[in-house]
Amino acid sequence: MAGQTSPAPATAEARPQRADARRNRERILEAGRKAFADTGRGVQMDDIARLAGVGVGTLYRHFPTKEDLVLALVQQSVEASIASAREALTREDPGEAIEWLVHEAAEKMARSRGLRDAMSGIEFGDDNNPWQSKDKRRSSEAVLERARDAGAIRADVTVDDWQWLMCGLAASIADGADPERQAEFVLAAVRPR
Amino acid sequence: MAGQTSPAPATAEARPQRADARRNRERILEAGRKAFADTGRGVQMDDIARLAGVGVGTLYRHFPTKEDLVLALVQQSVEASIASAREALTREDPGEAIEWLVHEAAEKMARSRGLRDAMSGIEFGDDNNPWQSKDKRRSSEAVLERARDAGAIRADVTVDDWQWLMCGLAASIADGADPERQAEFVLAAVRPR
Amino acid sequence: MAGQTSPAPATAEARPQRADARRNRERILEAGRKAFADTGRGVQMDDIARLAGVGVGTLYRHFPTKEDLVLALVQQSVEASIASAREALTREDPGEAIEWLVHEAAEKMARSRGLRDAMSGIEFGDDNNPWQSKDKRRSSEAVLERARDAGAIRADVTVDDWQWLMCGLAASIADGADPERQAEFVLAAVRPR
Amino acid sequence: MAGQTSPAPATAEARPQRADARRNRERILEAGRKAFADTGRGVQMDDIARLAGVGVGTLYRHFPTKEDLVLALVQQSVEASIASAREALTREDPGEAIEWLVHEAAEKMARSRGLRDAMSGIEFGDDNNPWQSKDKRRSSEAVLERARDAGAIRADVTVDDWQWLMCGLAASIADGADPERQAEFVLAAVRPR
DNA sequence: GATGAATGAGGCTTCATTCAT
DNA sequence: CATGAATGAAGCCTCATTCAT
Repeated sequence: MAGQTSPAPATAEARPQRADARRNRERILEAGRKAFADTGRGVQMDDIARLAGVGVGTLYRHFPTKEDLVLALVQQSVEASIASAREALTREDPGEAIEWLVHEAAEKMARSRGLRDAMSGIEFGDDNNPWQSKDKRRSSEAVLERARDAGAIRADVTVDDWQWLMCGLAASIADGADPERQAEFVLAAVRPR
Repeated sequence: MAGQTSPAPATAEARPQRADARRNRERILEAGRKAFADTGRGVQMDDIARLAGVGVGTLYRHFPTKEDLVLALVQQSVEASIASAREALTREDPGEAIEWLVHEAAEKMARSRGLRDAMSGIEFGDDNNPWQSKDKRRSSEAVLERARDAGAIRADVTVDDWQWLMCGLAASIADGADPERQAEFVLAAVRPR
Repeated sequence: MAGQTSPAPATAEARPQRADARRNRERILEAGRKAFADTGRGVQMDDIARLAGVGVGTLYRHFPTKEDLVLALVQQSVEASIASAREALTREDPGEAIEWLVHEAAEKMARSRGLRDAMSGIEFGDDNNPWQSKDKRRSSEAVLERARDAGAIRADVTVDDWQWLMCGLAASIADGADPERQAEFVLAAVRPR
Repeated sequence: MAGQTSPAPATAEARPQRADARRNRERILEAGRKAFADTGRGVQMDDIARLAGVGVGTLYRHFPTKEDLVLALVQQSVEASIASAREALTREDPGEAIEWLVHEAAEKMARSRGLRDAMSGIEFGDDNNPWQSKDKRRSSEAVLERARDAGAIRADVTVDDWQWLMCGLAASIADGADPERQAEFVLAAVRPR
């Protein structure tokens, strides 16, 4: 029963919102995802709002800052990635688990060049970088540990190493690399000997 | 003996400029390099001009557009990278050569935010992306080929693979990874077996 | 009964704006009118904005381009001129009507440098020159026709002749001529015999 | 023997220049004429210089200011117009003389939209407006007087009237009016009765 | 709460004029 | 003297964010 997401989202206000407010938030996030993917970090808030079918004012009510929106977007990715890790843990073979995880990640990244694009511009203080959140690190660590123990990857590969490999993977895919192949390189990089 | 580049800079038209003009151009490029390294793609033209100790007008005389300047800057990086490749070729051991090359590249990336931006950023139509110039590709190919032939790297590693690995390297370093260690992962990724 | 224009302003799209937005638009136009009258085509957007008591952004929301604003302003002049023509038509005596019209025009020109600029300046592709709009030409024609029929002016005076006489009138007034007297010359030029 | 041009040009320095300097001056004036005609008041000094085949520096040596250049250009027109007036005076018939003069002027104007364009933008203080120079006024007056005395034009037409009629003529022609026809209107405007 | 109009600091670029070569 | 590189004030416009409706 590992890793249940806490009921209150870490960053946003904990108060239970009205139904339409929550729906708006979703629509904005979705629009943001799409807009970033299409246009890159240059998207304008107005465009995102229009895409979401709300006024800018509404957008700003949910995300007081462009950076806040990006942060939320990243957080979503992180959460998805945590979920993937959890799913990986359900596999029998620790080696297979990690292979699946990398390919899964690569595939997701292939769909969201804009997100990575946005990330590379934003300077999260080391503290609230979602990729460095406790949950994220813990979930990665779980998969890594199993793989290390099983000898599927080198013993010296740390969580940090892993995160940065993922970061690099994202970048190359964003630039047009073939997800499958780049994923293979990552795996090769961490395989023993 | 592939990958020789003509000694004359490919960047600018060869018109013989006045001495001071040429010097200013150099100063601007240097300032641009520095500003670009510190601030990334977001640099402001006025700042570069001030840093170079010239008026904006002068800057614009040499580079009619911000994009032109950025392009020239990137081109310089590319040329430096080509030079590194050439230097790598002077080493006896092909394996050592490629190791040196990766570490050298990582170090440079660590020093320049602009370089990182440029390597992972896109912004260039696939056509005039300096990183995809013939010269650049040829020089990478030369090093790779020797390494492949010597069995220092896998036989199936293409230039494209290589460029994307470098791109990923840049991204992870941009995000704070240790250049040395990430370089090692890249090497591990391409090593045989 | 030629030359009727719909009461709705031909200038802007008919979207029903918020009250304050409409008011701002009016204020901007008024400020533009004034600034244009004083300074001519050289007006600066910032000045107009300040004069209107709004931010530049607002100005640009209403008129995405300086040229757009100028065009709208000119269009207003044209409309005023059409209105004058309509008023002229209400006079009993066709000769008196045209006399009144010329003097009226001269007076307006004397008051607005921008109007003078616009009338003699070109800047508009022949197609969307508001002075050559159907409405404008039709309204002039109506007055001219009546005058021709009544023998108040020569039978061979065309609308084009008329427009150009007005253009010349504007120029001379711009250069300092006495509006009244120049108007008289125009009338003398078209009178029979 | 009226109206001989003083040997020293009114505005420029009276010192006899080196032959090449004088030639440069001529070339600049010619280029200016052409450039203004083609591009209107927006021409850039650099362009004029290039067209003249000299450096900007040279241009500025001859005309310290863009306005100075325009002034010189206008002055040339004025001088040509004075010459025309002188030629008109050689005709037997005073009425024919003035007719010829107007048509001649109209034709010249037809060729130089840009010049008029430039004029309308420049605010010569009433003092150094070349069109109001003594020579110019005197030469116009000579033709007018003869015409008045002969009853070819109305007795009340003053030099000022005349100048402004010419100004209007220029404007309408600049805007595309047919020179011949507009000239006729001017003549009609001043003819007795 | 939602909307979209308003704001204005700040960015890029132009061009008349100056000045070192 | 000629040249054309350098200058920088000033202009137009963008876009994240605020606030009246």
